[in-house]
Amino acid sequence: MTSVFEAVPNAGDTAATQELPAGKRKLIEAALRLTAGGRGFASLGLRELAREAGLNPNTFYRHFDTLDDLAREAVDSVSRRLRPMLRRERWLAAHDEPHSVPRRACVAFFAFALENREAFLSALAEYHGTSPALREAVRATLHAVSAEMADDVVQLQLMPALPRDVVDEVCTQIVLQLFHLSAEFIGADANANEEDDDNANANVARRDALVSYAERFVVRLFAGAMSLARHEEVQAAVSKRA
Amino acid sequence: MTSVFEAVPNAGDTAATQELPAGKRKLIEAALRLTAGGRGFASLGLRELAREAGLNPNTFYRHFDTLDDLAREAVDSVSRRLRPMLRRERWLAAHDEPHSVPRRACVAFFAFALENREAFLSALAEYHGTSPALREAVRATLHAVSAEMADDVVQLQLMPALPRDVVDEVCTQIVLQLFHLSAEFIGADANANEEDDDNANANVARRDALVSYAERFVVRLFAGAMSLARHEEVQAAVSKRA
DNA sequence: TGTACATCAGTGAACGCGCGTTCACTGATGTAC
DNA sequence: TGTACATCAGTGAACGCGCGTTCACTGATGTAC
Repeated sequence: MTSVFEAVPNAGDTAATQELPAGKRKLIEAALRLTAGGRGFASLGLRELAREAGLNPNTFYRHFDTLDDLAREAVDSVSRRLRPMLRRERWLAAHDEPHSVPRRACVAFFAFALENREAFLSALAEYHGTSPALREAVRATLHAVSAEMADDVVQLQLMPALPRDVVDEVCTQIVLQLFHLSAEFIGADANANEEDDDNANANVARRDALVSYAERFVVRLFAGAMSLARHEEVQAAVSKRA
Repeated sequence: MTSVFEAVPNAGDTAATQELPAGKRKLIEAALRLTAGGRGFASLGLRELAREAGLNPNTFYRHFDTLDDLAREAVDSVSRRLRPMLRRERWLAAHDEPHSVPRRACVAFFAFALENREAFLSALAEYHGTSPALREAVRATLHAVSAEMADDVVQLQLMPALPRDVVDEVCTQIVLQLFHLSAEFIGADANANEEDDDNANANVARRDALVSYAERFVVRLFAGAMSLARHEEVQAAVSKRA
């Protein structure tokens, strides 16, 4: 279990935004801080952003034309920070027993979501949000994630009997489901007061239940794909013999 | 195919809200109208609501204490209107060939989503939204829907080999996935200008693709559950014999 | 059957406030000659 | 190497506006006696 968490590198890495002007960076970081609670970019105010960034309201206009501009740049910034981590992360590292791969993949995904709590909450809110640009950005990121997952499945020969397009589709469906479930995984400590052991235990239990739930989902989906592939093979053989 | 659409009764039914005071009803209807575009309840203003409802801003206070109050009542109102329709609807009507049941269920679900476009867009936006009360309301409705679907599956003996709890879980996972996919199904005509035949055809094609995609998901999930159940049976028999 | 009173939905004017936006200005950092 | 100028990030004051909220009022509909 620990190995999975170790696979997630330093989350505080802000190297990707370092070449920006100071004020611009401050504004983007302020936006990310304010939307972290799941508020949604649409509700942000220009003066509010400037206040949070410790700048004059007017400074906003030195860097952006509209609030949507800023939102787009903020998403880009997060995407730049997260994508390499997803790429580095070996969800499916299959050197152990292969039957535990789905569970470890789910654990890794949720751990990553928790590690990047703020980004995930924003992404979840924007997934069905108002701005088409932001929706597209989130969907593109999810698509990239599922494509990488499919690559891993093929590369590690976890499902050798399945054609590539089926693996792609199953991974897409898994990533979408895990993405939406991650809201509840993250939210499991939303109502936890500090130092409350009972609550903490309840949260651990809820998270375990969520992992198991997700694992059953993954296993079921791949088992179904395998079963259908076998079925089609048999049918093909039968019709060939006839 | 037509039979499925016929199963959806008159959508304009507002009987459930008729016993309310006129102003209260007007405000709730205004809220539903304003959030229909996927705006999210959080962004509504008191004066904006009153304007849309054709009332004095002050009248709001005659009926509600806070904007959250109104949002709660609005969700209740929609829920009261939709639930009976879902109950009446026989997604799984299995008198025809049973192999077409998944597809017809998906078509019926998406048709229902389109028929109640505004409610679905609001519900999707609130699913990961700011207000815990609204999130809970949406989740409770989804839970009720999947429970009814599971009832149908059991009652019509579509999956006799599966234990009840597995059917419940699979239905939950299906409803969640279909719910989130319905955003794209509805949104397929978002950028359609009027009288644009090419666009219209493209939308029909995209919707067909979505239905097929969802169908494969449903089939895969149930096939997986069946396959795993069979596997467990075999294992149990083996360990009993040993 | 009338009369007095309470309740209730709705009105209109006014308040203070934070908002987005504009204007004129400051210093610091290049950059051309 | 020095000087003049342009660019750029950031400041501070001011604007008009729509917001949520409050107050005093109206008229209609019960309701008690």
